Amino acid sequence: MPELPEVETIVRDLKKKVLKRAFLDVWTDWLNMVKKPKKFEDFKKQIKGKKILNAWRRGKNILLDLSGGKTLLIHQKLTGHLLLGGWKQKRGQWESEIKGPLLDDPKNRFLHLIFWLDSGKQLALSDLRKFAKVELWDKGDLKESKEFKSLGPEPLEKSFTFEKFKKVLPKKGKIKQILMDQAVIAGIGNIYSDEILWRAKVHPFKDVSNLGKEELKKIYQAMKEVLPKAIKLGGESFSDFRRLSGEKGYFDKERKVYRREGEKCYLCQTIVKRIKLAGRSAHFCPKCQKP
DNA sequence: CGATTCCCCTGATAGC
DNA sequence: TGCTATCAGGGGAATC
Repeated sequence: MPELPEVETIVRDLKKKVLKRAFLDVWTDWLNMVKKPKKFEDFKKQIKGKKILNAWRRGKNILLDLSGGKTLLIHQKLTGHLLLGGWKQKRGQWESEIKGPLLDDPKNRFLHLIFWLDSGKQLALSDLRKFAKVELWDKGDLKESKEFKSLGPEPLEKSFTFEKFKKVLPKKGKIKQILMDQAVIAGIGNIYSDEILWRAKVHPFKDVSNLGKEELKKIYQAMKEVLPKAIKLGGESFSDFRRLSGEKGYFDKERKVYRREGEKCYLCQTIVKRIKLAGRSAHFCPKCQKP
């Protein structure tokens, strides 16, 4: 499940591998993947020949600035991830041209969108659930777009101080839900909200109006600590996420509660609980994180 | 207007 | 064995 650290990992990989490359062609077997422009033929026409000038991230969005003033937006949603490799089509099946484990991994096999680059490589989007979205924007329009303007601040920016954090928080609401709200802070999802709250020793259901300054400070510090650590480790390793090379990240070393239901808390040995919250799972230690 | 539900998808798993 | 029901989950739209 790509969140800020996973998207940042992919963007850094892209910066190393595809800058200054041009798109020769693009293929899909899932017309709904590209949402803008609506007709895939139009998308293909507009993307052909464009050069990748820059790669950046905003929240959980991957952005590629292209020649001609366009920006390609890719949101991986739950199970999408970009892969760089070489493939060819044989009897309707995609087969790897390169040796290696890239396509041996079942999570890498759901290729629904493939860009041919002038480097001789293919940039492919694998997405089991088909929730990912791809959009081609005029750069200016994107910055003015409703979706972009409604995104909250980037938690890792230096300007995101503790004062700013307190200021953007709503007056009420469950803290986990608030941390995952992209309009409040951009980039945090289910994994990292659980991990942040465990480190801060705050119950995920606790209302923000009942949080003291010390608790808020701990949440802020945990956020500033966990996210960079996860980036350093190349993202999570237990879900569908893979980096550009097809490899997993190593966040498992640091994972404390997410998907650890029924296992022991690393601090107090209490059994980690999972509770549903607005259709999402919240994992927490009932002893360390009191309501 | 804020909060909740639905919907987009399909592999994995449980139940019969 | 094989079928069907349930679930996961980001985010936007529809609905309460």
